[in-house]
Amino acid sequence: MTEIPRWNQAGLTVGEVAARSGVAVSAMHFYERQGLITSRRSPGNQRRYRRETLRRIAMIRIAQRVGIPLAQVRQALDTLPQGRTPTRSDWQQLSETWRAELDERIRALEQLRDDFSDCIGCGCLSLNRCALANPHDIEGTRGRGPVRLLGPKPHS
Amino acid sequence: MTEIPRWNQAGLTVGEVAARSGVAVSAMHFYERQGLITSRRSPGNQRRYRRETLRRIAMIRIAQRVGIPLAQVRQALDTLPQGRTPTRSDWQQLSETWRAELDERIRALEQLRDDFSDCIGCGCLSLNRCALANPHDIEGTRGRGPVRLLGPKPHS
DNA sequence: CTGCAACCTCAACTAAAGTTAAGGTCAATA
DNA sequence: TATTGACCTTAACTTTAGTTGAGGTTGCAG
Repeated sequence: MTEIPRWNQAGLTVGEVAARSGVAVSAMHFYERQGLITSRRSPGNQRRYRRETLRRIAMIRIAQRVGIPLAQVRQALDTLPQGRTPTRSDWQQLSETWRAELDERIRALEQLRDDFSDCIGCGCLSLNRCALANPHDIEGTRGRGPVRLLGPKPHS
Repeated sequence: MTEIPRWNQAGLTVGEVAARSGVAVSAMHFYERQGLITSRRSPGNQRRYRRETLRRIAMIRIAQRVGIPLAQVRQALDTLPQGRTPTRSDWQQLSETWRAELDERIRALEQLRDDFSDCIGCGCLSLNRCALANPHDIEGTRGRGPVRLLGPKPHS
């Protein structure tokens, strides 16, 4: 049915990329607005993508699974060489970045789990002093009372 | 300076809870609107909190670190006995719920990391067939071409 | 040549998790 | 008593990551 025509030298259509990458067309428009991907245009003003775009999108989705916000993904993708098509090793370098973030994320959650186990054991009835209530003393160690528990507030 | 007066039988003020739990006052108002915490009112219409509220908030923050959305946190908190103050074992039960989610979350990220390692090794140049591009065949196994990679789209 | 699916733009909407502002009250203190 | 600082409410705004809809082309099939 939707056989992709091999003669289509102009590149992949938005629909094709969407189908193959699993993201919605609207998301691709959005990624483009955000500068995460780019496209050429056909004579009729339709988007045409290089095959490489599939990989870009895959990387974006992976980063999102890790929990990396798009703005940061964008920065990372911007380190890819412009002009020349990224090589295997370009992608590998990028991967290492994600990997590090991923490792860190896992580390943090494992830490949380360990603290949590302790607290489940203790019933967590002594909240101040509890590792979870006051996790690794982000601002503690300055021996004041229980202040600023649970890390910096999100959305500063 | 801000010694908490022991004679304050009426409960903790919003400011006190905010300071001790590390969340902003505005966030507490918000949590209250969302039904995550409750308060009595002083004669002058100010919020007064039971000490237990500190633990509730701690649990909320932990759940958030795990990545659980507030709506779900709310459901879980709603399983706490109303009327009677939650006991140690009530909290423990709740903790086990979070723990399970946390374990699952870690498991998922570790899976991702493993797949990722493979892909860094392979340079990920064979994207379709790649474990990351098509992670654990959420919709695959029905032997069609490469469709719906990378899991269900977020924000359905 | 007509019809329909796929494409285009632009603007507005959604959801989560809060924050910020405006305008007003309460309470401890100088 | 007057003045702060902490509190109150309501409403609007913020960010992230998109989706939805309206109104208008394009391009392939019959």
